[in-house]
Amino acid sequence: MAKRRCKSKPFLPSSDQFDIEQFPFYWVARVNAIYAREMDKVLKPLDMDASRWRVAMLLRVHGKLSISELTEHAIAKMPTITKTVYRMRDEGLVDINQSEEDGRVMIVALSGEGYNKVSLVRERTEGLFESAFQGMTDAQIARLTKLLHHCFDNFTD
Amino acid sequence: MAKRRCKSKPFLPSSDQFDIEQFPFYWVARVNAIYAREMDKVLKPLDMDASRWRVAMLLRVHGKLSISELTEHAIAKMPTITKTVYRMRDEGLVDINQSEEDGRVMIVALSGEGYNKVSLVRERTEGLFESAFQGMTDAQIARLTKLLHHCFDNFTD
DNA sequence: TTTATTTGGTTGACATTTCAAGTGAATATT
DNA sequence: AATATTCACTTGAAATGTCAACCAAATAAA
Repeated sequence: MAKRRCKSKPFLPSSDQFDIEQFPFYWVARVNAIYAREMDKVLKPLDMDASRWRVAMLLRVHGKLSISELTEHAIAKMPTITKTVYRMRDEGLVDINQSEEDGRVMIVALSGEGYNKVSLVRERTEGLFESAFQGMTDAQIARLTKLLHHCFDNFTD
Repeated sequence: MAKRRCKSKPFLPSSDQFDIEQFPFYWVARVNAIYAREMDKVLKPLDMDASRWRVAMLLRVHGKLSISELTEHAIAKMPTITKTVYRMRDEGLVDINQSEEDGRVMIVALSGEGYNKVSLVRERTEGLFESAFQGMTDAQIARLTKLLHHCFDNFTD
């Protein structure tokens, strides 16, 4: 059998057999976009949007976070988070306080209202996830997470 | 053995054992964001950005596309695509012509310059993908794609 | 201690996205 | 044929994101 001159990697954009349908990041972008679109439908009637929701969810999970911690978790730019967070404060969703240990850092936390809003969003999105994972076993979902996690780490290490 | 009252689904936000680290969409968003960030580093020196690149790549793969076809492929809003595409025309990356069959539709195609730009971006991003898939077998990459694809279909069907 | 550097955050100008409203071409209805 | 509806797209205003420049607190260096 002849030795193949060029490895067949249709998932690599530089390959001459490149097939975008087999390119993981194409699907990451598409799944992310369509997920965001569906979330938005739920969020908008609650006076929320994707940016606010990401911040709120992170605060719900981690408790208090500084602006730069939020920036890291959300993989966003600092000015974006700063502005989102102050918007959310003006809307009563979060409280912002200067750290006592370090005068530079601003600590953000969910307000009571913000906390309730998160609960509300959770309720209203329950069905969305039911259908999003239709036909996938728990093991497959776990595998998906694991593969994405791995891929993410490849960017950060 | 006692029957469990509530199934343990830590990947569902509504579950009381919810763990964001096991939530696929959290990782989809993170991978997408960090991928976009890395792409941007390559794109910016070439006077490109993520939006232009998405359009260019879709045109490269599909040939001519109408504005609304681009909108579907990119999972974007029509005004976004319209504006991006006219910006790209002003920059000489694409040509835009009215369809002859249907006077409403505008057909977009890569220009020669646009085509060259795509090739250039491909070259410069080669290394990025090498590292992005480090430690993953071809089978794992294919599985990742398949799982994302499945998940995507759950939103559209 | 003074000075320089780094870190965390903010701001304003500018680019982009989004929504809502509008245009005109094609299609369906009467 | 006249009218209404849908479709494909465009546009202007408002919201958001991004870059670059900036400030002030903390840390390091001299």
